[in-house]
Amino acid sequence: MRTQNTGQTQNAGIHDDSGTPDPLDDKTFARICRALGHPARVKIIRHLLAVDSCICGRIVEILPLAQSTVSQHLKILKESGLVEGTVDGPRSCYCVNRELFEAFRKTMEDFTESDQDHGKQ
Amino acid sequence: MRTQNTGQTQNAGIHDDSGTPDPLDDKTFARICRALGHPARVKIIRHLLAVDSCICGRIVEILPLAQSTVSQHLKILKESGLVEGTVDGPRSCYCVNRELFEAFRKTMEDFTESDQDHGKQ
DNA sequence: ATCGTTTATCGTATATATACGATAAATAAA
DNA sequence: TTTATTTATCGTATATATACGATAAACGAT
Repeated sequence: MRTQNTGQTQNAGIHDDSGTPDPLDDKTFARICRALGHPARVKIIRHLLAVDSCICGRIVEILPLAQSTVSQHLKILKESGLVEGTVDGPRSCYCVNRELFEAFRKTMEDFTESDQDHGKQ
Repeated sequence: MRTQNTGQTQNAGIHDDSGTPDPLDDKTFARICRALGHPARVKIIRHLLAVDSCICGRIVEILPLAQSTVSQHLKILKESGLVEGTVDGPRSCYCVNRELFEAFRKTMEDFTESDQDHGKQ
């Protein structure tokens, strides 16, 4: 069982030794929002958070979409960094990158807490 | 000063008498994520949360984009329901719908707290 | 080695997003 | 009333997203 390439361009949100995750810059935050910007992908994330990890085929069963379409949605989620996939035999197993998910959530919290600079557009 | 039509199709997330906002269904949640799925729009939301309300022209000054493009981004934010606009003379004044923003945030919190049903896709 | 299972990718059609300049519409100011 | 200011909308070009069926690729099972 080996880890797949995520294809994501940044790796923001990984916490340092402070215990809390670093806030995401606007571009990274927007990238994750965009990944969550489709009902099917929201359902996928919700399911993965609930069951911890899940193979592609199970997600295909849950959604009213063709296998190829689900695979495409999973690819978008992987590219955002929010989801990670591992190959296990002929199967693909997916799970949420909880560290990044927490960083995302924390960034939202900070939206109303402070008014810092958050990187170039 | 009159309120503009938002163009949004749903009005989810408005709390009942329980004190906490209702969680958003997947479609509504995705709609808001999509609205936040561009760095310029993240910047706009961040700014509006910081200054409470702001006219279009000021946002145009802040972003490295043409006025028409900023207006388009503001329209997308309005259509999501996350931002509301009022016309004041020749100006347009924008602010965040904080109730919906809180509902959005609360929905994210619930992602790891429970495993409820969240409406049809 | 062949076959079945699982999943990614390709090809494709259609729709939506993103950017800009030009222009219209609304109002304040002169 | 004319002019300036402000902002939305139109037109347009290009890019990305979304959906599907078909097919390839990887692997386990026989």
